[in-house]
Amino acid sequence: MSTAKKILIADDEPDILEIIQFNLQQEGYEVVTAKSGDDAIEQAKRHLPDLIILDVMMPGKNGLEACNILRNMPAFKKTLIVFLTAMSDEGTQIQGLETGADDYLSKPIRPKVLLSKVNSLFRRFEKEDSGIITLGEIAIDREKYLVRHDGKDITLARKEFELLALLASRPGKVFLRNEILNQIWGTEVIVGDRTIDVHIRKIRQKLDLDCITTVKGVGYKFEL
Amino acid sequence: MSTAKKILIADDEPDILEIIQFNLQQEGYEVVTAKSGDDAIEQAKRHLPDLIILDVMMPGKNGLEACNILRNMPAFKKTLIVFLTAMSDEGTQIQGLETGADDYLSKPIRPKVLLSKVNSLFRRFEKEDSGIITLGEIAIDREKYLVRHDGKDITLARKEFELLALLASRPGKVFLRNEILNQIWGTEVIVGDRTIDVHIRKIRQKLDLDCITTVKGVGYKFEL
DNA sequence: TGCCTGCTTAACAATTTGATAATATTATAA
DNA sequence: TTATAATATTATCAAATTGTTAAGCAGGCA
Repeated sequence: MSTAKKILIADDEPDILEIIQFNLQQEGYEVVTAKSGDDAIEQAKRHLPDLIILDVMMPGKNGLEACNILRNMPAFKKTLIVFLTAMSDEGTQIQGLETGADDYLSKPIRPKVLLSKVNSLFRRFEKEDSGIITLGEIAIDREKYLVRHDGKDITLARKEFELLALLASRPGKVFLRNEILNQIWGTEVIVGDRTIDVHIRKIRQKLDLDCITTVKGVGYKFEL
Repeated sequence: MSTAKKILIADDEPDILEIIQFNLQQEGYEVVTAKSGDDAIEQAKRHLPDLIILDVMMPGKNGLEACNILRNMPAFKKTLIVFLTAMSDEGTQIQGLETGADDYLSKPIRPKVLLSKVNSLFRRFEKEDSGIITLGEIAIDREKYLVRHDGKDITLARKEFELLALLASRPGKVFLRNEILNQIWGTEVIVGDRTIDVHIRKIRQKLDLDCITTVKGVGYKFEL
């Protein structure tokens, strides 16, 4: 199932590239890298990523320039673009906003911060897309905190609901356990692995439909 | 969620114009811009926006003047108008209120603040829009602060009424506790969590109909 | 002033939820 | 096939959340 979100990272420092790549891959993202602004544009055109992380200072074209160019291409009008910057000065940030960045990450990078930011960016984006997810006989209504199945309204507890909503937000995609933990519990709270299982079980029980598939050694996915 | 809301922004600084425009467009709003007070009036007449954001200091006519002129035109009697101002002095704000502004935004602008303010403005507007809500055997009359249920008139205290009206303004939608606090008490007043419960209880008591459902860990919703 | 009403809070009860431990079961690789 | 790791299931308990009641306080009004 290659419904995984694709992320392009552009930075001229191989070390940073590798750290970010590793962490994002652990989380289940597909990662493409670039070593310069020009390279980033090249890779973006080829892979059409869902999110582009641009270092501001790079040889050749810098991040701001690359962003500008990308934003002027129809294909990247709505792509998430995030800057990676050591400078925390307002000037750069305003420049970034003008060119249409969606957020900032400041160096030095803390993997957990990076992950939670990336996750929340995607979440925010998806949330705004549509309030109700409908899949076959199941409808998940975020606003009403309700799941309808077969005409019946099913009430799930908060964690259960969030978990189901997460899985259903990308049907078919396998969510790694880490990914689930980060999205639902956040990076700060630490809970055991069995906890996820138990919640999954409760969901399966309440919806008597078998819509959550276990991928052993990997995670869970929502499927009709 | 059907048709995109139209927003007119008037500011003489292109940078600010662009930042706001970008962020609002990301949020799904349709955006029109103007570079002066006169331009704003011009664009307003042409596009009939749902919300007008006016910088107070602009060449030609300033924001206050523009607002005054607009408010005297029947088409803009009920349009939301917000001022953008670097000045936080009382004088300007009072002037603004006299000319009929609905709210203020102060520079420098933080995109997130802008967005949440704009969103909440529209929410408030929608809420106040409808005079009488009728749902099944319940009728809620905003003007008379009256609730009719089963032919009987029920008098609720102000807070009780506002709370019920808020919940009923979007039947089924779960209102988070924070949302309720913001809408009814505003962002400045701080009251304890039990306060909401107590009001909810009184409403449930007075209307002996069971129409408010608790969604534990989330909030409350109105349901028949 | 003194009474009434509405709003908020404190205190405690009742309820629900979420996490974990313990155990059973299943899938997978050797 | 068996050993092993991963997941499912179940029961239990602590923590979080809400319900309820009563009391205090402020403002309006006769």
